[in-house]
Amino acid sequence: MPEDALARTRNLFIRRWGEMGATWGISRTMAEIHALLFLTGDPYCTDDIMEHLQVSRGNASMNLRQLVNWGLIRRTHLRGDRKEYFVSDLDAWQMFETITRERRRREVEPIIETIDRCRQDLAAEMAALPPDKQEESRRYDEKLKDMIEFIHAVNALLDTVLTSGGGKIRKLTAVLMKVATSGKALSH
Amino acid sequence: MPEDALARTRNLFIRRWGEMGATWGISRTMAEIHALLFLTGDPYCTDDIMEHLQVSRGNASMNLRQLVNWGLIRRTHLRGDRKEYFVSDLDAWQMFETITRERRRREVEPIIETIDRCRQDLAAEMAALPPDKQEESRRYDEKLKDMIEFIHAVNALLDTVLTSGGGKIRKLTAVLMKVATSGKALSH
DNA sequence: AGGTCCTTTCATAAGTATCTGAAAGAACTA
DNA sequence: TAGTTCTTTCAGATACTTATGAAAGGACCT
Repeated sequence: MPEDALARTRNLFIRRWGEMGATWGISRTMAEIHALLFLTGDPYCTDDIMEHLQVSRGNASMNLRQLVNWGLIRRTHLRGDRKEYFVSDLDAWQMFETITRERRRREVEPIIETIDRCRQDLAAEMAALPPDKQEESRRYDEKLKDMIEFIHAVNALLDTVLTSGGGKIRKLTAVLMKVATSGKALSH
Repeated sequence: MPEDALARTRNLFIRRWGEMGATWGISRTMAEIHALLFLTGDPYCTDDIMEHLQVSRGNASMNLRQLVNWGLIRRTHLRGDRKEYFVSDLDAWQMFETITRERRRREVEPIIETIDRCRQDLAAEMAALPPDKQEESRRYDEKLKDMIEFIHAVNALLDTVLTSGGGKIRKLTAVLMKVATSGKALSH
């Protein structure tokens, strides 16, 4: 069957979403499956996905599981059908929230632990260091401190935005913009 | 020479930073070089980097160029030395700003273009679609519209935060938190 | 020009990540 | 229990990314 305009533009989007996912450390197939489910909002079973995206059963199965683990899609069942179906019923904002939380947990938390650990190690051995290294050591600790403070600051900002929910983002931005540009309210 | 405590914790951080970079779509070496320059703040030439990170000349050269392209490090020269040196003199906030802008330009802009293009294609062919597809088509367009509005909203928020500069982030967060939780100021 | 020192390039090698398909597993049915 | 249908797993194949090192290129000096 020849693709109609609908299928054609949908597939264009799915491909691009897949490519983008790839540059963000998400496998192409995982991103494509997600795009397919997200765009249609319909339940798809493994065979549907294999057919639409031309991927193997194993590949589909693995990536569906990953998407479920991330919380981006969920399993569901259709009356009178033993097969498992998958749906994505999050809106763009909820997706963002989910992805942000997951990535933070998986990737930001570990780096925070590493930095803390480095600083502890350094503090413990500081005294034993030859005097010429003390200054260097202090500067290094300073960098780590700045970095961790920065991460915490961004986390706090992000939490505030996330917990405020998607509907409010435009208003938050408006308020922020006013505060940020006024300068007065912020100076000291 | 045996590593001292300083070198040891520094190397721990560099390795972790490299791993994290990898999951974020940045090559391990590129992230490690960046960590090395960032932590020390000192100028390093290609040979220094080859030695510290145990990588080949070609690899060092390629990744240094990339980092310069991203704007994360800059080339410099030392008096009486013909070699080229590289330094990172951005603080954590400036790094974040630089990375955010680059990634947006490289990865978000294209997806915006794709969505716009999909919607145009769809609008153009809508009339020619069989009636049963019209409704499906409309729902699809709705999804794309939501998505692009979301992207623009996040971009606007990010721009506000970025242009306000790093020193203000804590105050911005404080203001936001008050606004977001009060509910009153935001309800329509 | 010829020599030295340094940087960049690029074909090939090495290393990773991803995908496939067949086999094993699980859940249900009769 | 044996059969059917669907799902998961995983060893091996494939495709992609990143690294190497030798050769070419460029800049400066004498």
